[in-house]
Amino acid sequence: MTEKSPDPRSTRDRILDAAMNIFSAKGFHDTKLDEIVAEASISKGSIYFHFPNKEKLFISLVDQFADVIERRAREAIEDEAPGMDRVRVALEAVLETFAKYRRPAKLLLVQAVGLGAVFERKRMEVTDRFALLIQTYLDEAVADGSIAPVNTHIVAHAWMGAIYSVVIQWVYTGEPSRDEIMEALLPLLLKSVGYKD
Amino acid sequence: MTEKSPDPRSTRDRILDAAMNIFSAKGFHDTKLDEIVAEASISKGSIYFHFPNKEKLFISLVDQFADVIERRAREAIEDEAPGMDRVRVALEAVLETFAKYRRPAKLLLVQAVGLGAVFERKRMEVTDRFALLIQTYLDEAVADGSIAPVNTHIVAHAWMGAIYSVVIQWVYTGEPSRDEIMEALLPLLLKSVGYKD
DNA sequence: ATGACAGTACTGACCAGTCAGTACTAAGTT
DNA sequence: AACTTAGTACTGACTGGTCAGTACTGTCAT
Repeated sequence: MTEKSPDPRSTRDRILDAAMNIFSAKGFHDTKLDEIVAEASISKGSIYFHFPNKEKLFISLVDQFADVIERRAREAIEDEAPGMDRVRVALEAVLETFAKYRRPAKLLLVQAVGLGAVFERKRMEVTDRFALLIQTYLDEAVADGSIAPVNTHIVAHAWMGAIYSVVIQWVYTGEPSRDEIMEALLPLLLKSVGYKD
Repeated sequence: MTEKSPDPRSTRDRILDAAMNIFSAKGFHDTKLDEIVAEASISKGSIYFHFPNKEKLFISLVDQFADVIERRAREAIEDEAPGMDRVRVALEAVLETFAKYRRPAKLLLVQAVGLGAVFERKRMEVTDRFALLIQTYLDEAVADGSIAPVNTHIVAHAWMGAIYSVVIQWVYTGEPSRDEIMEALLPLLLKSVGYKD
């Protein structure tokens, strides 16, 4: 027997979708569970059947999107040989992913920041995960001579910040466009470590 | 007759100091006004005598520090001729200021993010202010030929993000050190626009 | 008829914000 | 010099709205 409900998605997915919409728009504290209930056309009890509390629901969304980004980056590089080309395609993949998912981007880059101590650990965890990924590929590129030696730890964090900041700007204003970002930001990052494309 | 009170600072300053300490450590929502009351050894009513509400108290602190940063940057460049040297000394001044004021840095870069719509405008305002400052000097540098033409708008935001991200990392972990940041981040940013020092 | 889920009415902890009152200083008034 | 009046700075017990979380009931597949 298939669904009879007008919305064929599972209740859990409906909750996640609605939560993403509202959390990303209004932030964690300004989002009421009753709003998610209304948006998802489910019941409040359902939320507590599928998630232990509001906080864990929010963190599920953060984790979900962080996984998507990392997976896309890893998929993108798997056909590339080690070196600076890997770094370039990974950056492209990450930027594409942010561009494709505007609301999750806002959730991760804006709404997941500045919520007290509980969320700080999660944010650090995600940040470190990405930074380490970048750093690994940069170290490869240094090792095989694609670029000159640099402090890859600092470069990784600086790049992340640069990407975050430009993406946030785009999330809010729609400017600069996806193409402008690709044309300006990518060369900027690559040039910052002395790589000529 | 001099002060008899054990703490000669004005009540308003005591509130601001205590609020800075607690807001920067715990964030806006996890800070209770009663904690600020205890830390500052004043009464709750006093807060409402000097500030209209919790939100405005928080924003006062953000504004205060944003002003300090902008002032230091402007003071630093005033003796420099237009061109890339201005950009360099302004960056140095900003990094020095963040390094000197760790708690305000955390307040501005972490705790002021992701609080609902009311604070978003303020954050955008501060961000745009800094980005425009950077952009202006970059445009000067392009105009006088210190660097090749680039999309200065994107560069400005990317630089800000890079600085923010590295400073946040330093605020949390104490690493990389002030000196490492100066030695690695500054050249990175300058190289990203093709400037050789 | 039983267990897995969905739906809803309700509770109570929490905390920003209030306000009647105190303390002190200073300037007028007789 | 004794008194009123006014203004400013501050106090802290209290209140009332909010909302995450809960207790309970309903439904349906097997």
